[in-house]
Amino acid sequence: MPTNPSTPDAPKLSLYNTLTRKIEVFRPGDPAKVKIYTCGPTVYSSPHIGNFAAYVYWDLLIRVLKANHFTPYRVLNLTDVGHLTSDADEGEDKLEKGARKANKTVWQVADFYIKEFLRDFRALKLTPPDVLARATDYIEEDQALVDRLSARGYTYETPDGVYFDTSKFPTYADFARLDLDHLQAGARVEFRDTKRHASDFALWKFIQPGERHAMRWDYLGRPGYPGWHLECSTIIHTELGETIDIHTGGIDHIPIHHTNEIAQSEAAFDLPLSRFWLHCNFLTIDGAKISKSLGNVYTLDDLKARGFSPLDFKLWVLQGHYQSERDFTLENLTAAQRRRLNWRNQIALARQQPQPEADERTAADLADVLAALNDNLGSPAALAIIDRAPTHSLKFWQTIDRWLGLNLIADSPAPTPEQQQLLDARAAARVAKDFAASDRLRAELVASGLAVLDAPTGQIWQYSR
RNA sequence: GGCACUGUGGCGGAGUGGUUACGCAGCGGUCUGCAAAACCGCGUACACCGGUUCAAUUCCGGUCGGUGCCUCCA
Repeated sequence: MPTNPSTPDAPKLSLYNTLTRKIEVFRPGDPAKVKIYTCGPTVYSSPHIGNFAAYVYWDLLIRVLKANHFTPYRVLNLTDVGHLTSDADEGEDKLEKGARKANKTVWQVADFYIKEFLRDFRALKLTPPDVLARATDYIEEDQALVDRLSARGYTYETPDGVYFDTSKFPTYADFARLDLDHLQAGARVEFRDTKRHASDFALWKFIQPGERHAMRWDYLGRPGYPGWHLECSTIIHTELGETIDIHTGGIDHIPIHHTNEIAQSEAAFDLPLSRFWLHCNFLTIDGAKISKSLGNVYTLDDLKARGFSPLDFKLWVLQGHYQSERDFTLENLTAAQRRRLNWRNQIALARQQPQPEADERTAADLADVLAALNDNLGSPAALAIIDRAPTHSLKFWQTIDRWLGLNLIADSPAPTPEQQQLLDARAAARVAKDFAASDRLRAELVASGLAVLDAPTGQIWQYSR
């Protein structure tokens, strides 16, 4: 292992693997190209903070992999086709519905929300994926994968579409530990009454006569569109190959989506789809599930309008563990905002102190932080270690920024020339015991974003917001 | 109904068979022209009922509560 003073040795990275339900030491196929796939958003409406919490956790994963000298290679997909809303919509998918409401084409709707998603993604300083894959760019590959599965005898055709026959894949129930005999018949049974088994799922859907569906491709001599599980398998095989290292997603994906992905991919290629499966838990807001009908949906813009930085939210997310259910409230976000300001003020202090050349304590503190992160991405423990030590060096914070992506250094600049003038004037006024002028200048500084305090050694500046 | 997770101080949130993280908020003190920051100190939490144990918040059993999934969802 290479010795690098800024990334000290620490216990090996261990992760909870849903596949085995155990915490395992992480070993990729190739440390120089750790293949990662993340199920991305369906781009039919504005993403909310619950969606972004997941991407914050996976950003932490990427950063911790790098801290451990791995080189991640990550694919994130954008689902721009093929999600049904409900029975009531009779086959109309979310994009179609959104387009009809906005009086736009489905393609315009998808483009609009992709832009919004990427804007928020950047605002959270999330590491950009190496490949951003739009589902509709992989239709030919989708069809090829269905062909392959059909040739291997895993499919059957109905008037409704091409289905995967889960009874032909004996390990279907293993991943989610499903009890197939007791699966409650879903509300859509009537809609899918041509299915042979309750757990069978559509690989490809045919568009029925009279059905509205602007996105359509010809396949098997009829217009249709891909089933919504198919794209992930297709994109993984096209961009990453047969066995990837880490597949990430929300906990809700275990029983259906990821189960079906595994069935499709492993039936087609006879190789494990992924070595590790990581699942993050859900957010509730004010104690309840995030839902538009409850009116408790926040977007990043909503938080900004209330005076919070997206990075305050990011720190709030990191205060909890990715496998824990979290309850979001504005009060809790305020606590995180406070903590982030306190950290920035540590940087302010460090900027006003001589920085040590060789700093053994920085190295020791960083080793502790990395050890906490390597223990199944233990960000709450890592944060506690950061808080516990007294004032840290700038070098410490630079590394923390690299590991957590909180933009602390950049958001903690030295005073501007104008601010420095005010600081000098106030120091002079105070020496002259002109307290009226001193207090007036202090108020001006606070308005400009700097707080001033008088330590025994002299005047010190901090951030007021 | 099935499956899973969960119940820790004012609010969050770690963790542990005996020494009671951490953040935010609160109170007292030192310091200060006033403040602020910093430092020191305080509040003595682990749903309930049993059991195991010298000792349980931590293990076991039960009770009650909360949440999620089973249908698109991070």
